[in-house]
Amino acid sequence: MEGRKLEIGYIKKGPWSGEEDEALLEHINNYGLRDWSSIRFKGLLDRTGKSCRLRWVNKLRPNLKTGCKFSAEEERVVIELQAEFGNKWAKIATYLQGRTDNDVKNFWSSRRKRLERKFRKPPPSKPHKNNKGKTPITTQIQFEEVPPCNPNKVEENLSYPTLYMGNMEVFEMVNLPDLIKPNYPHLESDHLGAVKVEATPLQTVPSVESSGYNFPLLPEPVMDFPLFPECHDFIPEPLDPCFSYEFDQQK
DNA sequence: AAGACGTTCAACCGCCATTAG
DNA sequence: CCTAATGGCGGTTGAACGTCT
Repeated sequence: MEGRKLEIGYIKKGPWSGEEDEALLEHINNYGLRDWSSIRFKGLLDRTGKSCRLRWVNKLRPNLKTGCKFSAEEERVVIELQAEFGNKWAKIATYLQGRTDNDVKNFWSSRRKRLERKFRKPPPSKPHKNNKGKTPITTQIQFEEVPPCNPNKVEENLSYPTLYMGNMEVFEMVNLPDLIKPNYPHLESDHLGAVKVEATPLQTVPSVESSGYNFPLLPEPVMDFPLFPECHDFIPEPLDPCFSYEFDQQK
């Protein structure tokens, strides 16, 4: 292990080496997916049991879609399930073959940041790059948070009536058989540890509760980043002067 | 070409639940 | 029942990489 002998009490951190991965895989081959902490006590690795488990789950586990971007369908699933379950990334990940909770978490986090940046009030010192000499659009818009994805437009054959109560948006969720009962037989009884997924379809999910956002009613900006094509997250508010202003700018 | 800025992703941290003694 | 150890999970961070200006 990098030329140094294992020391009692020493705990290595940081990126994993190939040797460490091999040692971890060997331990898993011999003892299975348990006793993570014993790896260190046996002197095989200078890593904590937690770290070993995490490495396995996120990188070494077979059939992982590492380095593969989320497909449009996967995005849709995450958005739907996040609305239903909240930030239960591990649970959501069980619906996505080859994805880990970390993957889902990272995906959601970057999506959120992207949307926040899109609607955040920029610092006054920096003029809008594509709007020279004019008042930046976003400085006029007092967005506090990011609007949600509107599932209405995801698929033609799905119907998600979206209700608004004050500034709280309420999704009425409709059964998605492929989501509620994912057909991943390997999750049932494989050697990686049985994972049973059970989900009860919700009739009504207040998005504020589930996501932590206070989604306002917002105009629909023109998206200049790839989400997924069918998904128009924002509903235009015709009365909002900021929306019409921006709309004019795009023409 | 280079610096600024944005994005992605691996890994750590802290909290909580469960389990074993 | 109590306590310590362990595992699981969500939140966060920081490095690496990509894109823009």
